[in-house]
Amino acid sequence: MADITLDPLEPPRSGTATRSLSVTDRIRAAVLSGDLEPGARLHEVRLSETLGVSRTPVRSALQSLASEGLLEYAPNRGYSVRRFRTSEIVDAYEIRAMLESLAARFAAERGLSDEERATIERALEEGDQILAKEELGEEERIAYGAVNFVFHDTIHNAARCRMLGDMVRLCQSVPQSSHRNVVSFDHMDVRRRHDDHHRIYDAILLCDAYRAEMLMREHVASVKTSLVRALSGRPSPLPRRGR
Amino acid sequence: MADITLDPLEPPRSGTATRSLSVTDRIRAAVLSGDLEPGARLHEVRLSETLGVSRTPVRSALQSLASEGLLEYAPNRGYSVRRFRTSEIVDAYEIRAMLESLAARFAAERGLSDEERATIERALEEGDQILAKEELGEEERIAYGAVNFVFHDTIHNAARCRMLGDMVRLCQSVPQSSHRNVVSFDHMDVRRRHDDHHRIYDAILLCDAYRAEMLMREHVASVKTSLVRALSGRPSPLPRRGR
DNA sequence: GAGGCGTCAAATGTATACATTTATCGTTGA
DNA sequence: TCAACGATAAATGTATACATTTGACGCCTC
Repeated sequence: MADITLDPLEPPRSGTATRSLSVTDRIRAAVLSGDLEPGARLHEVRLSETLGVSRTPVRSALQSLASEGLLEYAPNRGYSVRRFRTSEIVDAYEIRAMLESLAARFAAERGLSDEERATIERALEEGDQILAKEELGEEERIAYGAVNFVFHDTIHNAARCRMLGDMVRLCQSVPQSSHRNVVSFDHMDVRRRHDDHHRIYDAILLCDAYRAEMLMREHVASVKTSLVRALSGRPSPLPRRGR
Repeated sequence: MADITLDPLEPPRSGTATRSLSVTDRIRAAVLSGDLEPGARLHEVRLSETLGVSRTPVRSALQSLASEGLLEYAPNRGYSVRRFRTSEIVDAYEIRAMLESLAARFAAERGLSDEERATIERALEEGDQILAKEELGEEERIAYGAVNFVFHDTIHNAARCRMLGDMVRLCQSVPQSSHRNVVSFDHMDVRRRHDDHHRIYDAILLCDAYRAEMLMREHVASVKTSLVRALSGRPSPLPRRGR
């Protein structure tokens, strides 16, 4: 039985760092996309044969992914895909709310570079344009997902704190928790959150650290709320414009 | 030149998991204690000779420690001890303040087990006894450090959130940032923070999530403030009893 | 003399052989 | 019949040989 659906790794192109890193990226993608189901065992030999490399880079990759929290490891018993409870995914948003609000505060306290300001303003403008339409198609939702990512990522960098960035990344590397998933939420929710972006940027520009923190915290928490609502199947309880 | 001061690993006792894990612990301790200075290169062959194992477990250990953030890694160029700026250590306390305040909130929302209540009450009582004395000797400061650790660790567990626990551990595995270091601070600061512990526990018992969060945030932030004050060489600006 | 190129040594990256642990399955005994 | 023991196969853990990359040194050229 083939519980693994990975194609062999292409021969080492120059400029492709190391096999270990390539294999890591490959397996991570397979886990995050769901190709490798939760609980699935990851046999070193099988993976190495499938990917066309030796066990060494595979072991290295598995270890990396385990310390990212994506895999479980038991000594002498190998690695398996970590099973995330719904509560863990929701909690990850609570953690992100704390971390990203701190990032926003740091960004407000420490200031943005000219380039960061330009990047954010571009992201805000593009978001305005995308959301001007009444309904969003698949393409636009993907485009907005990218814009959303740029906004948050720029603020993480502006926090000038590597540990904070690393931790936010840990929060994001949880199945079903990727930034792209905001696209699957209610259109009005997306608009409200885009408004949040404008306000957060204002606060950071004005060096209003307290307000930046609070706005970002509420912003991420609202994503959590949308997620919980979506999971429980209930519609948005808030009034919608145009009724 | 011997930039490494590690004794050979004793022969594999049964029950000692794997060599990789032993080596990881050994090197981590050397880094955190300062035996391996920031910036020092960690040569695989030299380490394996020093520790009396092959390169394989050494490589595994280095990779683990790099993903913990203790080492730097550059492909094809090996590992070196990460250099932490003072600002990074201070920032780590800001992050901990956010994470631990969330942990306190979760603990208040989700409740403590009987055992956890007992553990915390014991820690509080022991702390009361230790701090009853006017001045603290070396022994008592170590003892209070242990009590302090138990208090915080129990709350992290009570948060019932593995990711949160992992991240707090990441914050703690920063040189000079260990819990034990609170012992080096002003005696009155320690007393005030022990009072904080009592109030935080009250809030958690009463399921007052908001208050638990705020108290814990301020509690950890005050450690940061003490650290900054100690680093800048200024004495405590607050009024002291008995003057 | 300065800059660039090529060689070489030493480090890391990879593959593979060997050691040890684990889990399964069959047998044996009560 | 069931439980416990033991053998066996397959997995992971470790060691080591080989491959590749890197950086330094020295030489040659301009």
